[in-house]
Amino acid sequence: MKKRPTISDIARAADVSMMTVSRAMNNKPGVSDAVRQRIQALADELGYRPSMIARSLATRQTATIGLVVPDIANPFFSHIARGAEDAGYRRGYNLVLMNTAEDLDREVAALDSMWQNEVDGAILCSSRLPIDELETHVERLPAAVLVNRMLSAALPATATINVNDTLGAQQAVAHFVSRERTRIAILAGPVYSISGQRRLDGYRAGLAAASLVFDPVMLEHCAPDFQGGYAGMNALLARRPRINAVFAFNDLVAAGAIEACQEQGKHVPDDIAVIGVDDTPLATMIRPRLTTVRVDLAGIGQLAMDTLLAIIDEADELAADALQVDPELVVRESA
Amino acid sequence: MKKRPTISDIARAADVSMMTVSRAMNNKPGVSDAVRQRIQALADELGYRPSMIARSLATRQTATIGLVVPDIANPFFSHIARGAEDAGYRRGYNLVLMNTAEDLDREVAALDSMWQNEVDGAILCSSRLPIDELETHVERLPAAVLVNRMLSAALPATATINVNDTLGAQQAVAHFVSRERTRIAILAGPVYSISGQRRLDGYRAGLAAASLVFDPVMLEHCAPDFQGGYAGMNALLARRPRINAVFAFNDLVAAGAIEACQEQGKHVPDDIAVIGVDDTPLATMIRPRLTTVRVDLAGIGQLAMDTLLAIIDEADELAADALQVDPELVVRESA
DNA sequence: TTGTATGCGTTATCAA
DNA sequence: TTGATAACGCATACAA
Repeated sequence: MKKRPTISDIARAADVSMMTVSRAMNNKPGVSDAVRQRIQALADELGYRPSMIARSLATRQTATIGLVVPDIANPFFSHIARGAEDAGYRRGYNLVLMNTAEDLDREVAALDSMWQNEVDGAILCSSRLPIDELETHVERLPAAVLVNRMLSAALPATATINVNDTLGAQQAVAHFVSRERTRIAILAGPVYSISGQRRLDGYRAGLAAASLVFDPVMLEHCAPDFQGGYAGMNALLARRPRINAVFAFNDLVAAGAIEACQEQGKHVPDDIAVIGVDDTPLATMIRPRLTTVRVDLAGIGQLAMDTLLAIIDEADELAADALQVDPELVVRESA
Repeated sequence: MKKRPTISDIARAADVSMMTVSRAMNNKPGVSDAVRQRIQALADELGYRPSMIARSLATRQTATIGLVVPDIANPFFSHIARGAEDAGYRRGYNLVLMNTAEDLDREVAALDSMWQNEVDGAILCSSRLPIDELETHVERLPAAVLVNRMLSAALPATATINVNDTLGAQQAVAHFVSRERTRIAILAGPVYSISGQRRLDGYRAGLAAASLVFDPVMLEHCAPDFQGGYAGMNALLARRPRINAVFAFNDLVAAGAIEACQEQGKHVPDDIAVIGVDDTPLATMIRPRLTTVRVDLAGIGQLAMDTLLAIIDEADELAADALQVDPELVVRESA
């Protein structure tokens, strides 16, 4: 690792001032073509790259976006991360990844760190912070996009992107109803989950739309994974053996539920139909193949990055947007 | 987003020099307790945090580590990322994530960007760059850890961490042999995969250890996913219907292979035993539950970060290390 | 224990 | 079209 050449090295070699080199490297006007080419050639030869650190100090811009997620190992977030990274890369932005490990203190630390590192903007996924604390932190950032979280009121330079979970749940229930299933249970995920609550709302709306009454006994909260679905389904079955449809919090929960059904001798979908959410790769790997409410995760990541950069580009503070992404029911074998 | 206070704001408010503030904030000696506390109180009150940018420019250290992965949406890498982020967080390091999308040009761009951003070190996962190009890029970095890739020779300030794939494959084959399975095929993954080649080596070594001869017809390369395993298994079965054991490139491939077997009326494990690699969550979600060669991915991520920081801490350039991580066979139902 | 001068590598500003 | 000078916010080296 040898010493990096600096702008003054190039200036000396090209026999011009540092400013001319700076202008040439940034493709700014005010440099003759001849000089520009001479500088470019020299820069290539000496392997010169402007120091992002020094540039950031001078311009107060870092070309860096912070991405905060509860768990990067969760496919839900890793796919969003992939989309965001991709969109950022195209525009020359770097992504600094903060994993909160579902820990509130660490989420605060992440927000704080982004501020201290002066990122140009942040993408916050599924924040669990109390709304007022969240908002004060977000307000200190130059720009932000919240994924899977609403704001109490519009904030300058910040947008929100939410999956229309309510719609997704309604689609699922409507599908059950269209197949003559009326004893529909729900494995609603963790009680604290915002999207879980929205799906529960959609579930109830879907029932109401079909003139079905909501029975609290058909509702079971569960951990958002295979084990949670397995345990939750068994609990449901113990209380209501005649359930003939289940809307699950996500594909993992659905997979666990199917496993529980099969162990109890129930055939899926003949005896019990199951619908999941997310359309992860798992959906086509289990048997029966899973009918699920598909969410374009990478698309959300890209959208988040694109709107964030749009906010940053608008010198005048853009009015906040509250975007919604509609999911889509993918019918396969389980329902 | 209001203006950040700077060190000179604090200095003025506390009626001391900037240096005294700097020393106090960095917990360096040479400041009386009284003054230190006064500064600390003022800093808290005004919400002062040192600018990482300015600090980086002065110290030439960024407290930032680059993580380069082919695909963050791949569980293999997202788990490594989680472990690395975690270990970095504990030590106050940020992680900038670079996704190459399996694209060589983008991998080069990532290496270049890390150099331009002056990261303190980099973790490179499963690099596909030609060895000499890889090495020249790595040499420009202050420190590096390569995961799943060897070096042609030891490099200063760089270590490698490799899964002992050969051992894992041998364990799998030995397990088959111990269960009286002798017609053992292999779904070896992509031809370009380094770990795929090592597993093939281990497979052959395992056969040799059991005095079995290697039959090229029992070898099938495939895409490293469910579809690849499915297609590969069908190809294998078409050529050698009497296969009674298959070692698969990873859990996804194993899941695809099992599906193919079942479709062909073969019972797993009675007719054909299957072993995967990785022990992803999927392994316990399919039936039969998958016997697999477990790799502690998050542990590798942590190890990578820890050794990287160890290299960085050693002022004198540490001799390169070539670390190996041994996998472990987890016996479940499929073999 | 505290302070002063200087430099880190770049861009903004203003002048030539 | 060019260049000189002064920031940007902090830390290092040295002085008091």
